[in-house]
Amino acid sequence: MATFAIGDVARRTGVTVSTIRYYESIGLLPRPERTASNRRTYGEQLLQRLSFIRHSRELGFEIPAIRELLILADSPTASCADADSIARQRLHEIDSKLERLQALRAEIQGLVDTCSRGRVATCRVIAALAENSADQGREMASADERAGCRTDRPLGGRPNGTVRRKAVRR
Amino acid sequence: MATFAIGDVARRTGVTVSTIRYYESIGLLPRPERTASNRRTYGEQLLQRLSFIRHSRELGFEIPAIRELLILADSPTASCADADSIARQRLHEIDSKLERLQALRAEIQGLVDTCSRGRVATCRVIAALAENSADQGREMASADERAGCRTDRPLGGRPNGTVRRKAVRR
DNA sequence: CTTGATCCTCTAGTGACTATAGAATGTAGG
DNA sequence: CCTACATTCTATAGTCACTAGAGGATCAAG
Repeated sequence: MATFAIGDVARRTGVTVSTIRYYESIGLLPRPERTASNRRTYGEQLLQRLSFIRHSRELGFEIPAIRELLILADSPTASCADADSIARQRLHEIDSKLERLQALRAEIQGLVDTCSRGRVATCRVIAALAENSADQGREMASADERAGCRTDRPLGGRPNGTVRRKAVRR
Repeated sequence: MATFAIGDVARRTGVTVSTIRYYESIGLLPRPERTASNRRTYGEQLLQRLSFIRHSRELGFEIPAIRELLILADSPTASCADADSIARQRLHEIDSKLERLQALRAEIQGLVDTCSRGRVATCRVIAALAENSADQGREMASADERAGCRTDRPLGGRPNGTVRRKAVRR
């Protein structure tokens, strides 16, 4: 039975070292054994748990949901129905997300199609973005929220550019 | 020509008062006129600009992209090609997002379908989440990032629950 | 024995907001 | 006119899920 340093685990799972430590800090991963010099050592079991977490994140599960799943996974006598219902719920979220995205796609495609490449004054891309928001806007901002339609970042996303200016202009 | 208080604007556009002020603070909205008592007053034009921003956010544009679009929109003599290319780029992102989501959907659907509602020990939902991550994991975490495949929250999302404990357990 | 990679902890930063405190101002009813 | 309540103001801190960096210790290879 091999043991791994945190860097090995990172390479093997595709999760960064920082993220592994972060997961440990929020209690999603147990605190691992340490070497005499205080370095973390992981066994096969933790590799699996981390894979579980990573895969779940990839599938769009949020940390609280993963926490639930892990608790279930840790208690093999529990019913599977709970895990199933969590997955089902996620499925609904995905469907609603897909719908929104598809509508969105159609809309942008339409914009691009009709763009005449002329001046902005007549550009449909900008015109279409300016209109048709106020009409259905009224209450929708939080309707999304109510529908549980949360989108999430895909894992390790951070574009890294665009430094923030503190406003001030104009 | 009517003018609106910030609350009216919020109601009319579906953007919260806080968010409007936030947009102003990052320079996405211009600083509006103020009343004698220092309250913001907005005109029709700002309503439009905010609708533009909100609709763009709904379509998944990130703030830097919207900033670009707004600059274009503000200079009607500029070429439309830039706006078009921004929209096109976004289209690619959407397509990749759609693909991922569809794959994801299929995967979760598979899990749910085969769940036998027995004990967790034999539950496929948990088993499937544990496996099949380490194999394709190796480098993929940042591959997503390279593909420019950023997902984003839908507007005003914040689930508000689950208080953070500072780890410590186990 | 040095060099460079890896590891440690801790703190602060990211994007796009949201929430709260504490104060001032506006509006309606009595 | 007074009171009550709503709205607004600024400023600061918190959210999620991480990521980045400082400043130091330890490891493995040459």
